Amino acid sequence: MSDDTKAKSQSLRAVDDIRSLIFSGELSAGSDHLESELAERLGMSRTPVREATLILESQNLLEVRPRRGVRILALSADDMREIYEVLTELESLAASLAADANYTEAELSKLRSAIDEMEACVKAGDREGWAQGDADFHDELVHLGGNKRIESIVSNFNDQVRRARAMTLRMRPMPSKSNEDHRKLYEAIARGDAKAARQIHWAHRSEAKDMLIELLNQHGLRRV
Amino acid sequence: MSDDTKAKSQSLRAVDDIRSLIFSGELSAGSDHLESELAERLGMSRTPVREATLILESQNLLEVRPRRGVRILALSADDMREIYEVLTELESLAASLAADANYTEAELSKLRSAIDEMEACVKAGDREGWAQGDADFHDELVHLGGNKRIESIVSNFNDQVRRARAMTLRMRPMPSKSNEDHRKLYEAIARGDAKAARQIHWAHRSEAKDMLIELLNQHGLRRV
DNA sequence: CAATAAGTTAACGTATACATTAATAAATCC
DNA sequence: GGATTTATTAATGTATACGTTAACTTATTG
Repeated sequence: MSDDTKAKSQSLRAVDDIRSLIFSGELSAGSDHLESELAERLGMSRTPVREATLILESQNLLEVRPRRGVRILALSADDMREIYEVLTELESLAASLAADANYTEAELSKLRSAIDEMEACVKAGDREGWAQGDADFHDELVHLGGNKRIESIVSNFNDQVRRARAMTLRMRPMPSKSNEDHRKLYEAIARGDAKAARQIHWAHRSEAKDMLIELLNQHGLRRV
Repeated sequence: MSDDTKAKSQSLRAVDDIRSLIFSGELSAGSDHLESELAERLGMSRTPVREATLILESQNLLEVRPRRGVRILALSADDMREIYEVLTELESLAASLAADANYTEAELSKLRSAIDEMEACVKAGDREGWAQGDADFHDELVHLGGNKRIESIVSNFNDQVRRARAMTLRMRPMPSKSNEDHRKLYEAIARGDAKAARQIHWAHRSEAKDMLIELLNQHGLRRV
């Protein structure tokens, strides 16, 4: 998926593998796992597994609990609020920065195609496809903001809420209004209106945040 | 400074020690250091040193470069811009959240005392003291925001710009206007005016950012 | 029977050994 | 002499060994 030629170190493979196991739910939220268990599972010694867990701990995907194994982190509603507050704020800043950058239409093509894709998926009732388009749109938006630190924080936080988002994807109504927001945001960026871009995206994200938390509450999901 | 009773692991000691060495400049920005060198310096084997470097790498304080040792990260003007963009944004959000929280005067006492201290230090011409008060003020502000993720990001980014801030502290004029901003922000938070709190802090931080970058440029500090 | 103490287990933290391989130096070739 | 190949070095990545000690069991006591 990532590289063929250059052999990755076991530690990095462990990071990737454990991440995948977390995202797929094979290591479920809240569960505990011993270093030796993970080492055996991944076919390597404890050393690279330990290194991987340290990295993943600093990414807030798990918690190293001496003698009790690593615990896969579960998010509370309050955690979701915190994460979405930050995501909302930083993505809005990125939108504002992107508008200030005065990109050409050509440079904004990825943004447009993501919007088009989402629109097609909404019509076709393809939730998974829409989610992919939405992710692409947000990634590209943040990228256009031109601040690598924002990219990195947003990417990390998105990792953390991945499971929750996947769950709510099936529970939420088809995101039809969402695309209007995206188009309006695109327009604002294209005409270099930073203030508008920021406001539009802020409102967009705030709604998404409220819906997510509402859905989790409705379905009694205390921790995900 | 942190704990007497419970013996910390060597790895955590290594994290603390290396951080100190970086902040003090003993490990200067841009310099390279082998694992074995650090291990000997800290009086431990490579294992805990390796673990520490992984943690510090994910905190963006250094970079692990296989076979060339760890490199202490130096920040460019662009890095500073990125960091301050994020700090400005997240601290402003924290200010807004703090205003929304409707704290009592009592709960805002730390904020007030930090302001008082800064004022006293400005009068006395005590730069170091002022910087401490400023740090306290910002820490408390972010804390009042009630979002642990913001606290953690802000704390990490502050670590990263610590050296640069220390350098410019001696070069900048005495921060007299700064305190007006702080008082105005305090007022806004006290009366629960989130919008104003956000704006005041945003402007305050933006000025600080511009001054810092300007100072670094003036003094020809390409990387710090 | 509850509470405490002693004993056992095993997970971790750390040191160490060692194979691998990038980086450097030396040697060779046009 | 410059470029390329070969040899050397040494820093790393990983496995493993092992002492320490928290967590768990069992035994003991009031």
